[in-house]
Order: sequence, then C-alpha cells, then structure tokens
Amino acid sequence: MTDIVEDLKWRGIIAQTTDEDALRKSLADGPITVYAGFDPTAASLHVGHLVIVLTLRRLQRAGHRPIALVGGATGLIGDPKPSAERQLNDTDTVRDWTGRIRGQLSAFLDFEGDRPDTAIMANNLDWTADLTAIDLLRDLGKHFSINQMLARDTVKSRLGGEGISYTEFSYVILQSFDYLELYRRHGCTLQIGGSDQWGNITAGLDLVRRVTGNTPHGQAHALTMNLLTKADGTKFGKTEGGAVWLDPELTTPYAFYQFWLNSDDRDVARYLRTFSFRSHDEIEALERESAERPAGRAAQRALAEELTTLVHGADQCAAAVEASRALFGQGDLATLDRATLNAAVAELPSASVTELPTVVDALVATGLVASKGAARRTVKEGGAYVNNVKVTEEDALLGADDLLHGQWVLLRRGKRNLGAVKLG
RNA sequence: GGCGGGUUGCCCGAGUGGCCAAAGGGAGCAGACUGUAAAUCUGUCGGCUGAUGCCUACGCAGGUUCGAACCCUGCACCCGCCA
Repeated sequence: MTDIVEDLKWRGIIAQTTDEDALRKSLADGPITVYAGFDPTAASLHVGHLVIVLTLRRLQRAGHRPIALVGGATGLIGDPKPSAERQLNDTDTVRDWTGRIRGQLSAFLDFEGDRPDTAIMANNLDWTADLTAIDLLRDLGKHFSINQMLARDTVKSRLGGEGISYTEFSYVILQSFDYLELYRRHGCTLQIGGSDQWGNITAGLDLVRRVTGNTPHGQAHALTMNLLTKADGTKFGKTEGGAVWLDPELTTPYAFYQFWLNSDDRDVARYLRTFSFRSHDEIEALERESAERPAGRAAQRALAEELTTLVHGADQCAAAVEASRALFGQGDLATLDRATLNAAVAELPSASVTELPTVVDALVATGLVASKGAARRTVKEGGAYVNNVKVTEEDALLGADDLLHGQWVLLRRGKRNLGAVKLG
C-alpha cells in the first residue's frame, strides 16, 4: 500500500490533521473508511469541490473505502459563513440538488462490487429525518458546550457582525452527528474536508469520542485540505461567467477545458499536484517544461486535458481540444470544414437570427456583452472581432460574405471570449 | 429605554439645494506588450439613444421647492455612548 499521507503532503494538499502519526499508522495498518460531505447548496458541484472529491478518489486507489455523503439534511439548514446568514432553499429544491450532486459524485468513485474499498453513497437525511426534537436535545445536545460553540471563529465573527440564527448555530451538531452515525454504521474513522471545515470535523470527533468512547472502531481522525488560492489574489474557480461547474449544462466542457488551459503560470504546478493522477515524475517533468518554456503551456494543456477527460469523458475532451484549436488557431476560419466548425461552434454561446444583424446587436444577442452601450464601447476600443478579424466600424453590419458555410458568424470580444450567430 | 452618528453606484468611499449619473480608490472590461498567461501602462466603467436628449439610481414612503443624494416628516436597519 502506498503511503498516502506522503503522497498528499507532496501534493501540498494537507492543511491540518489530528495526530498525524496515529493517522498514518491506521492508514498503513489496513483499509479504513473515510468520508467527505457535500451540501447541496447549488445544482452542481464546482471545481473547488474537486480537491475533496479527488482526494477521496486517491484514498480509494490507496485501498481505502470512501463514503460520499450528500447533505440532504444539512443542506436544509446551512453551514454558517463568517460573513452573513444564508438564504434557506426550499425543500423541493434541496431534494432536487441532492439527487444531482449524488449523480455527480458517483462518477468519481468506484461503487461496484463488495470489496473493502468499494465506495458507499450516503445521505444524512436518512438518519436525521426521523430524529425527534427530544432526541436531538437529550442525546446530542447534552454533548455540546455552548461555551465551545460560541468560541468558534465563524460564530464569533457573526456575533460581532450581523448575528446568527439558531438554525445555523446548530449546524455543527448535525454534521457531528453524521460522523457519529458513519462511525457506528460503517466504522468510518476519517473525515476529510476543506480547511474551513476543521471546526465542524473536530466537533464530530469529540461527539464520537464522548458517545462511543472510540470503540469498537478505534480513534477517529480529521484531515483538512488547503483551499486553492490564485497568485493574483482572486478566488480560485471563478471566471467572468461565475463559478466553474462540473455540470455540462452549467459550464460547457469547452469552457471547462478553457478554464484550466488559462491557468496562471504561477499556479499551474500547484494545480497539477492537487488534481492530477499522473506520477510524481510526470508532474515534475511538466513543471520543468513549464518553467523553461512557459509560452508552450504544456502544463496547462496536460492539466486541462486530464481534468476534462475525467469530468466529461474522453470524447467531450477531444471535442473541446479540437474546438479550441479551430477557434484560436491562426488559420483562416473559412478553410475549416463544416463538421469541425459545427462542433466548435456548438461549444460557444450562440444566438439564432432570421436576418443578419449589426455587429453591435450580434454581440448583445450572443451575450458577449451586457448591453448595446457596452457593445459600442467594445467596438470603439477595438475589442470586437468578426470571424477573428477586428471590426472598426461602430455601425458595421454583418454581410452574407461573413457567413461561414452559409450559416455561422463567429464573434469575439477581447482575446478569448467567443460567441456565434446562426442564421436561419 | 435615552442621547448621538450612519445608510451613496459591483465593493470601499467623497459629496450638504442647481455646474451630480455623482470625486477618489478597488474590482470588472478593452487596448498596447505577449503566450487564449502574469506584471505594467493607457482607456473605459447604469440603461436606451448615431452625439450633450430620455429613463433608472444616492435605505423606504411621503413632503417643501422652479429644481433634492443634499432641506422637512414618518418608517426600517446598522454603529457608538449612557441606562
């Protein structure tokens, strides 16, 4: 069995763990069961979640049993953020999102068979839906000290700010109960999560210890992962269009591929270490390549292709690569064959029109700019392109000779924002 | 409960009757340079409109005025100090 702790350290993933030697030993002694929870706060997971999901995958590959927990119950309550109270989502929405996220998670782990490392899917609604108020207060509440709960950073910052509802204040009890239930049901002895989850996870450890005395499954552990940061100080996983989702309906495979391809040189090595399943040697070779010849973006390409394949499949990845080549290639768009063009354009935001519009209207129709004023501004600034040729006339009209294969016009704002207009 | 201060555009923040779509900074966007990167510099940054017009906007509702982000009244929320 590979030393998974060493591997995770090499990747720079580990933020904090409880007793590291004890954790290392139990991981080495045999398969353990590990869980991570995902609350349905949106219709899809996003790239930030990949850090955790893929760590579960690594642990499974190292022979351990992963449990993917979807927070059908905790998603109804809301993990308190340091800044402000969350808006509650209605129960139907949460149920729908729970199902979607469950589907996404199932793609990253192996649930087939009945081996010691076969993954388990769980939903905390299963053990909280029938929990009575009396049970909650007697069996769980008695183990939680208000003094300790008040001392938590998130709670402190909320008390100093806009306040916190009893609902969110109680969230930690439910998450702790999850760990307890998974310990009892599946002998789960490790919970992993983002570094912001440290408090919730250790609260769960306390509950497990108090209720079970750490028997019969032994000591339970906690491991948190560094949240990815970006060299330019902005938040990882966001683009102009918002979060980068795993759901192809929300973020196309093309956009997903482009997101990774556009990684900052200074960040790409860390991303590779965090996400890639390539060998250490291969990753180090890519790092050298990137340092010596950054313009080639070998590391970005490798990262983008690996993750797009993992999340969307080899076919979708190949299509995204092909589309990127076609759309950003220096070649003449008019020489592209119809099939390649159609496939490329399918990846872009597009608009159908019945007659050829002005460039300004076309930019608005495809959603490349927010308003006509912004579109005019873009043209004036020289940031508008038709079929990769800069537009200089503010009131330019698209003409029949702009049509590619009699049907498409490719629009671009700036260097890398593409859209298409379809006639007919 | 009392007294005082505050609520401005995506964020921070100036503005105390007309010259205010509102200084300045940040974020965003575009250009130059490049590599679909970063940094830097420049421009831009409510909407509609082929040009100084219209609409929307300075917590909410109403009022005064030829004219209000700016004055008055009420309400909501936030922050201090005192009980």
